[in-house]
Amino acid sequence: MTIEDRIKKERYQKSLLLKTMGKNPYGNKFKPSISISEFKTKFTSQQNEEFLLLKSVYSIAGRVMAIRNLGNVNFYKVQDGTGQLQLYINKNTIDPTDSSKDQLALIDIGDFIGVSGTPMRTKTHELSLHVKHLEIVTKSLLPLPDKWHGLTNVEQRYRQRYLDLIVNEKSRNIFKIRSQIIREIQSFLDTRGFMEVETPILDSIAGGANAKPFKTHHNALNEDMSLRIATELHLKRLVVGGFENVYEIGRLFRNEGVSTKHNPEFTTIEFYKTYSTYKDLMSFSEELFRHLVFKIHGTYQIPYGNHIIDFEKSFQCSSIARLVGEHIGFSESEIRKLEQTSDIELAFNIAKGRTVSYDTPDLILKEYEAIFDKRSLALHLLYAVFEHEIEHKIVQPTFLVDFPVSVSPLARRKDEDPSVVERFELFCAGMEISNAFSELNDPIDQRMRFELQSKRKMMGDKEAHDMDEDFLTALEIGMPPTAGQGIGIDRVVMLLTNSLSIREVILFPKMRMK
RNA sequence: GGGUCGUUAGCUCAGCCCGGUAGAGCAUCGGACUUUUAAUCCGUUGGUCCACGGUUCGAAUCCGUGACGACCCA
Repeated sequence: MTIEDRIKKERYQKSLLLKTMGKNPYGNKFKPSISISEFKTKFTSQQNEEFLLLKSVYSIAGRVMAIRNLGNVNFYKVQDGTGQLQLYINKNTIDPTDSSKDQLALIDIGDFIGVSGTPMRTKTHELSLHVKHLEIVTKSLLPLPDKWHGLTNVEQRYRQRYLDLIVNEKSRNIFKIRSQIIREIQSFLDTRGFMEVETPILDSIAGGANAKPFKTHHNALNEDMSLRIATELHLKRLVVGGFENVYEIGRLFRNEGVSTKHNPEFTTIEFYKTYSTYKDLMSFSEELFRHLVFKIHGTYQIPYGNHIIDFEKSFQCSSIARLVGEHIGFSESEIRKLEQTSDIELAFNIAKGRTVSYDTPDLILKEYEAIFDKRSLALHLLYAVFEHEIEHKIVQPTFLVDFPVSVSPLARRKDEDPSVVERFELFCAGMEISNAFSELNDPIDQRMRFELQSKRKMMGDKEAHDMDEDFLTALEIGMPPTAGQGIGIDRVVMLLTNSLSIREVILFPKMRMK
């Protein structure tokens, strides 16, 4: 018999004993009159003499986290959803007319108990509840993790998140902040005239991004389906339908690798704003991020890893070509030339050896040369360099602009430079936080872009877009000029909670089946 | 996909280099203790040493394969 089995048995015996006393070890009648944090706030400044005058009785419910027995005097730590409170239980002052004293003997760490009594301070001035009545509300059968070290095994923390949440305040806080962040984003957008909507997660065509979808099947309809990889195309349909400012916060699913920055299901917000451009969204995002950072931290400078990230200054903005030029030590005039370049050979030579694998530049040329112009290709090569060597080094909030049309099938081209789209990505703490563009609303151009994607798909690119005829029909009906932005909520939560792994900010991250 | 590290009691960890009865603290259980703060003190229980295979008289320890995880790289 393992120790776990033994403890379970012993505790089960106690629950049987409770039953013979006429008490339900899983009863549901107890009602606390006050939460622990309310209790603490209420009596934060009172001293013992004042408590004597008050003579008020409060009842509190929570999980027993620690027990210190000193003969007749017992100190308990109980925890509810709002905090921890010390209970002072004296066997001589507890009510002898009910079963409190008998139940006291049956309490284990981990049990939920309900108590009532009066506020007091101990010798060391800790606010406590002087318990008169006590009952076991829910019997716990299994022991909690080590009271001092807590639960540090990362794997177990994720697999048994309930244990992590019970014993690690830091984890509880991350998820409280996560909730707060989502609420703040909602209220930020709501007060600016946006409407929150929900669009399908089960999709016949997974579009709106370049990613491998999860496949599933609807039995009754005998239809293959995918889980969505973006909310983009549905939200734009709603703009066509006349909902001018909409947003959706929801789960996306991408059938790709897992890492400290990627979970197969993750949460984004996408919002769409009519009669706006990506430039408008830059200032809009700055405002949104500043608002969020200040609401959570009360300041604009926040720690992340070894860095302090400053959201107060206006965000930097740089073209892909400029960052690459700076990275390889170009002069200002060379950088300006590079920003305007259509020189594939130049870009190829820069990219060679500076991308994820040595033949990436060759592959880019091979796969895109037939379908895109020289300027797009040159910028595409530079973008590959950015992704590999520069992206992870960007610490302070930075807008990246001047994306080639070849990596942006849903974004509007620049009027004065049609190889480039009106798009930005926001980078911070080495992560892509957000992606936004002026939406492509020209149905002819959009059809062409989809056709290019289809070609790529036929060439074996599993992440290429599918043709979405209904979306094209929507654009033919007409979508007003619109800008749209997506923000990775998990990464924002990482940023604002100084979490270095996405699994720290997802309650139940994907773990391999054991 | 590659590399490094890890997996031993419910939890946190020693032990492994150099093979010879499985260890500590917390938790549990029993006892002492009327203001503790990781309470203290005395006693006690508890193990598929991740799995499988190999070497060996003998494997937690050495070797191999696999599973799961962490970190780094791609």
